[in-house]
Amino acid sequence: MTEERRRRVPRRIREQQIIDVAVRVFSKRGYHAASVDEIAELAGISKPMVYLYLESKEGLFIACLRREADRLVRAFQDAAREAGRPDERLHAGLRAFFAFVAEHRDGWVVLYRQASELSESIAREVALARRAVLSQVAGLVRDGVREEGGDGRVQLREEDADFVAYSLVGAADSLTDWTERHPGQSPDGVALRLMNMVWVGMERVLRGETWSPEHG
Amino acid sequence: MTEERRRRVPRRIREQQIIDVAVRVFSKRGYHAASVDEIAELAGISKPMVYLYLESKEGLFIACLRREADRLVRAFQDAAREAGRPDERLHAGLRAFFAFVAEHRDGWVVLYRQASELSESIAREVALARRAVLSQVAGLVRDGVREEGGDGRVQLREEDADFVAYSLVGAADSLTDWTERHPGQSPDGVALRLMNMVWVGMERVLRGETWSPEHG
Amino acid sequence: MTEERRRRVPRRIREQQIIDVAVRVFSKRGYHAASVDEIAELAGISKPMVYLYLESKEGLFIACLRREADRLVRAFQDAAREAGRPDERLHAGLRAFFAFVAEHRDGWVVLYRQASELSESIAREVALARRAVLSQVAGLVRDGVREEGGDGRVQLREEDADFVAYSLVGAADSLTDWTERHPGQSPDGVALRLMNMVWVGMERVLRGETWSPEHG
Amino acid sequence: MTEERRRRVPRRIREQQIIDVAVRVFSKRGYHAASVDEIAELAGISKPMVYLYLESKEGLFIACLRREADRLVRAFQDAAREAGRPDERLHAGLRAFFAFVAEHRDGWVVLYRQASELSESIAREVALARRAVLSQVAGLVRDGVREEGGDGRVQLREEDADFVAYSLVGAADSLTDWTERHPGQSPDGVALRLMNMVWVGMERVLRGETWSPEHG
DNA sequence: CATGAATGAGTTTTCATTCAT
DNA sequence: GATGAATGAAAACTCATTCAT
Repeated sequence: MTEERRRRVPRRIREQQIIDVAVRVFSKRGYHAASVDEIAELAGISKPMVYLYLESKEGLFIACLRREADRLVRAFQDAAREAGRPDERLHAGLRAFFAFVAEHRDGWVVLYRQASELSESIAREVALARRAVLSQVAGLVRDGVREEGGDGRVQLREEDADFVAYSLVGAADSLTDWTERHPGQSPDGVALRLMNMVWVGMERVLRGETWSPEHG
Repeated sequence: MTEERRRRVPRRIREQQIIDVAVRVFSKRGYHAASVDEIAELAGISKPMVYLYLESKEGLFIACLRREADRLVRAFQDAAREAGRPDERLHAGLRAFFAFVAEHRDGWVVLYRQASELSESIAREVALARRAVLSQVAGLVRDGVREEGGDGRVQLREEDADFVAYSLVGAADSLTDWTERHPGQSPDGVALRLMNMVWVGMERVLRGETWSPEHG
Repeated sequence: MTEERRRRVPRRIREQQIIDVAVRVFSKRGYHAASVDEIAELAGISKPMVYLYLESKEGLFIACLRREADRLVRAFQDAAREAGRPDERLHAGLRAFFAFVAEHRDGWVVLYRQASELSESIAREVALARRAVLSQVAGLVRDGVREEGGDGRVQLREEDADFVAYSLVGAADSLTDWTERHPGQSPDGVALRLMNMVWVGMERVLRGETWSPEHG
Repeated sequence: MTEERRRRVPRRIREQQIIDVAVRVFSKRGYHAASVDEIAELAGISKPMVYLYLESKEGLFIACLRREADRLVRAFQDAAREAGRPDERLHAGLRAFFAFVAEHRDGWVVLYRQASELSESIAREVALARRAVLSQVAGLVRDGVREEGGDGRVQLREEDADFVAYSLVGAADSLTDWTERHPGQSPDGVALRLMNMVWVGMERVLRGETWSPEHG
């Protein structure tokens, strides 16, 4: 209604505006409960425009998915590039993650909290997006240890790195809820705590000091 | 249609049959995408029976939620009761968890993978159910460390136990996906691995050997 | 559940119990919104019994209709029998009406406030029941005037008596609502007031003193 | 299907078309028995349009209610404005009423024959609409008598005017049925008759010539 | 006499999607 | 580039009614 809105806006920008709104709505309501109507209204345009630009509800959701996954992957990469030592790299990655979630809660929810409810084609995209995130983490874990591996330590196999990556991402996701119940905690504080819990253990395990049910 | 199906079944049994089916369907499709029609058909009865016994779609979902949460909580308790040392107790808990998920995948999905899409009243129930699970884990963590605390170690504060519990549940949930990509792994194997990664680190951290960005 | 209810009750009595409840429910909810479920439950029996005794929802409603119409017609007749002069007869009829409504509000509602919503066969019954009530009133009006007619007055034709009867019943029904807004008023007071408004006019009109737009 | 129907119709007009049809259907079937399906079909559009424009079945019904009440109230006001003497005013009002019902039978039924079956929120609206109608009539009665009151007559109290209004509206409503059984009668004829029956009596009563059981 | 178990058919309502302008 | 008008399809839920016991 306002002049601002009525002004003809170039396609690229409109698309981003729509996706911005869509991420919020998909995050709040979940894929199925979200309605294109609401998204169009909040974006200040008519439904046909949404369909013109994004093709379908699925197309819109996939666009959201990709953009948020890209942003998070980039955040990981930027963090890893700046840090030096392997452990610092992982720590930087975790910090980047919690910072991302703190700032883009909705994006994370769209990426990781859309349940089983999705159609075949969307499920594929979700899998891809999550895989991209997990790869980043697995990379941080694997490369880090590989460098240290020079001195004769037991190296992490692919599978192990993957195991750790899944654990970390799962833990991080869950801590996202923990944070809501402990509002004082800064993203960096959470990252440090998680680092402590995992890295220290990882080091020792790599050195061969494993835990077993029969140990004393 | 078959005689078996047409036979009148007492309420208690029918209710369980309906819930059995519903857990499967809610797990596969998610709350919103699941249709009561499908659940009724798979249960071999008509929709009105579902409404007669379970009140509403929400009521049905909540019944599923509670039953699965109860089962999991009981699995934790049984496991903890049998084990002796604190670390063994946690290990037993983790084993119980992965065993549960291996056997009741659908139940776990209903419990932990229903996303943002839920109505106020359901969200409350979900929160309760998850809280019950987290409490069990936090209990295993806290009590375990408390016993060892006798020898002068730093004790885990409430908050820390909660932090670890959230991490563990999140990691375990995520590893649920990892398992699907590595079909050879037994639930017990996964539990042992996770135990190793976390417990060894926890012990050291409690002893004061923390990790920090500036350390060597 | 209580022994009282469980006791096998002879058909006639059960039927009356069911109709008692049904009148209340039909009155409160209207024919369509009333549910056989609710009626059965309030009557303390199972639905099949309702169907066994009253055949169908329509049958149940018609039974209600007839019983309440009978009661009201009888009330009119009793009143008319006791009174002497024609005007007193009408007055007694009106008093009987308002007394009936005060005591059997639900019955009146079932008789006169079930709207157009009814099926062909019910509509027929409703028409019959209302006709019976109107006949009583028209009788009071007509007979009353006829007696007085002996002295040379203009007699009320069939049509006129009917006109007055419709007016009176409609007014009386409407005053039923007025009474609710003026709780102090006794049924007898209302009857007297209505009598005053109508009878005095009727007398004069019969004598030829009509009102016309052009009169002074 | 025809081109006429397919043509896009602006909202305002469609809304009126829908309401037109809805008044007919609600009148014929009653609120509960009426189905939105039937209304949509008779209006030549699909159900979603009905919901888009009128919100819900309740919303649709309330829209009908308000429109018809407005129309009737306006008819009263127009009639009263034109007439001069108080008795003429009331007579004009009655004529307007019977003319309205003759032309908008369905509207009247929607206004006054929707029984006990209605939900809280609708009941409120119905009460409002009826109150509006009753106020018009009470106004005609009260104001009329007040003017004449100048010459020392007993004035009608609020309560009395209300009593008369309820009686008149109820009688008029009921005569609506009488008319159907006597098709020859013109609305104006009915109005005149009712006027005669009531006004002549009212005048006399105001003058103190009341009827009482004991009079001769 | 009495009932718990069961259902076919219908209701209101919502949604993703498209057409005509 | 933009939108108001329109719909097919499907969802949750309810109800009168009947069987088997």
